[in-house]
Amino acid sequence: MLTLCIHEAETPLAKARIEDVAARAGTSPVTVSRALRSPAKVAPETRARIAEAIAALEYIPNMAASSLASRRSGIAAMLVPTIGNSVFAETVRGVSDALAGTGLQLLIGDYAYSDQGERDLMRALIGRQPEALVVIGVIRDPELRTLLKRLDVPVVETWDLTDTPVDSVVGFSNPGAGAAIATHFLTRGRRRLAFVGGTDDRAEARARGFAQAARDEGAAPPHIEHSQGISIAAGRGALARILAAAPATDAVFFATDVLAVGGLLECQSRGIEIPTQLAIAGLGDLEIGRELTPALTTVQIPAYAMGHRAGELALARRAGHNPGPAIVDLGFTIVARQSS
Amino acid sequence: MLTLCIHEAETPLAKARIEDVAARAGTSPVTVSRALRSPAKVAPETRARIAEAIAALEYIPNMAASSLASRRSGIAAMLVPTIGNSVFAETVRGVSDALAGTGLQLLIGDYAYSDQGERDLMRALIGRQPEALVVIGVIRDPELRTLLKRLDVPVVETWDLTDTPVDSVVGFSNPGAGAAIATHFLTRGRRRLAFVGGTDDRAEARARGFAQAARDEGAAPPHIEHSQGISIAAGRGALARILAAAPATDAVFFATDVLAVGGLLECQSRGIEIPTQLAIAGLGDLEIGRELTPALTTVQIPAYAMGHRAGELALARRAGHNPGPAIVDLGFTIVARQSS
DNA sequence: CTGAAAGCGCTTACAG
DNA sequence: CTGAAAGCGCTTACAG
Repeated sequence: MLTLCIHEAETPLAKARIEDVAARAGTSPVTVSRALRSPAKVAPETRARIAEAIAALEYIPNMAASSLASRRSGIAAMLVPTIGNSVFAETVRGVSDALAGTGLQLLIGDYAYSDQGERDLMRALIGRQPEALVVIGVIRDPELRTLLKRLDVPVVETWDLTDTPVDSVVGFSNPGAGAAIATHFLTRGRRRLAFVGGTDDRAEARARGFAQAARDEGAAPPHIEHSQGISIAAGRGALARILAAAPATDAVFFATDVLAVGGLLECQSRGIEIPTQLAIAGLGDLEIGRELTPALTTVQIPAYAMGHRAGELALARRAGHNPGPAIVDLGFTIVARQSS
Repeated sequence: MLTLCIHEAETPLAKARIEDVAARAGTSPVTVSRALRSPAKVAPETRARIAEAIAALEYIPNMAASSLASRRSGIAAMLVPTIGNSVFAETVRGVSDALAGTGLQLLIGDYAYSDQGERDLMRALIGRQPEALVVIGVIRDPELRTLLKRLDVPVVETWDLTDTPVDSVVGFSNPGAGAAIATHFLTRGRRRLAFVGGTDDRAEARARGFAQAARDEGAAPPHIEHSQGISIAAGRGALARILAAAPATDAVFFATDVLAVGGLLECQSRGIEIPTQLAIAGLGDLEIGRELTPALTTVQIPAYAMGHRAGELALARRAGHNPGPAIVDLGFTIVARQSS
């Protein structure tokens, strides 16, 4: 004997549309839409039937249609040079927290520190009609700048300062941080300074401030060494090159803590005493710098706060409280520890 | 005398639509759309006029409209527990590289290790009609599982293995990694094992494998210590608690290198000799673990490769080459260094 | 409190 | 190679 079992599908087979929900709830699409966006305007019983239908059909609104009709995408976009850097992750977290409860979905795009990638990513994101845009760093590309200015998107630049933001900027002074570390070194009797950093704008700004302060205080121009990427190994390599090219160096500022940790470890490998023979400082206040011995002197920057404030500014502009462009300097703090 | 200057606006004031481009190029919207999506089907001269108009008007297609009409969102979505962890960043990079040149935009959502956050984020992302979905970890939530199965989105789970993926999974065996480290310790004569990890599924799977292997090889059940979050400080704290609760411990496996680094540093602070008094191992092969002295024994996992392969699988399914669900085990490697 | 009509800005057949 | 028509799934006025 053969038993044939025919199962009724328990779950719907295709994606439910607002029309399907309306049909099941015995009402119209407009009312379903209202129940979702302004429930107070819908009668409780109707609302209940709609809720039942939504649950039964596992209805998820199509946001493409919603965006198109409402001209609100529900998206906030964030551009980061790399999500592989945990300090940027703090800024992302700040933005994310600021956006919580606003109904905006944060979309993160990583352009891998490439100028072309930044342009492409920005255009791709703009096509999604974001309601807010937060970027790490200042946007220099003139075309991108005019494009963004023309659109009515709130744009907040971070991690740096500029007199001419596209819209608003919330950051700290990178040259200022460099200068502060130079002064820190010089005050402690160091005279032969060196700088290690990558080639991005912010690292270069730190180098500039560092060199300027050295000049202002009558010290020799610092030796500038470019790192091959941002890694502990790159920091080690840069330190080795400095010792070869400028053996009299008595203090090194690394544009980032990751590099500085490499410098520190390279000194330990070579038996160079820190800070007696060589002083070292970094930037970012990474946990590992605090935990190593000797602990790393660093520039503490408001990574989380920049993101949070940037998110708030973008939201304020979006809400129409247009307070005009803002330039917010959140400052930085020199944390002197054992390495200097 | 008063001079009045009236400037003609050089750039368009509002967002250009496809219709505006068509008007300026003296053609129709359909043709502009075609020039953008399949240029070969448009006459070269027409194409040139359209290109001019697009540039002049700074036209960026509205992707909400495009998605709605074409039923292709151009979005690939990725869910990560936190972008603050640089090993996950490697997986993101793998996915991103696999997607390059496909026209898919990778959107990353961070749910901060919260179950509720994961559900909400997933629903929000699904509303965007992604054409591919890559998640870190295996999806356990039954509702989410049935929802995803019903939709026709390619879903790839990563960083773990399961016999019942929603769709495909590409990962490595977390219990296997735990077991391999237990064996590594036992082979080297260690007898009193301990484990430190967070409370996420993968850490628990590693603990399970670790304990099972200890049992299988006749050793005492390992002491299990939960860390308070994932940080160097948390690793230090956990090690301190182990020393208090199970002072005879001679080998500790930390679910993550960050924790293991904390353990290592705590031993150094306390003058505990590694590996003679205590052996330590981690997982993830973070750069800092390689660079410290003693260098950290670790489980190297294919973070980048998992992402890349997951991206490829999702793309293959999307292209219709439906090879059925795949379970891809990319394995892991024990890297024995000085700490064990 | 509810619904019919129009439209958001594109793309997909289809016809020429 | 090009275009007119219809429609994607929602929301926004507007009317009742």
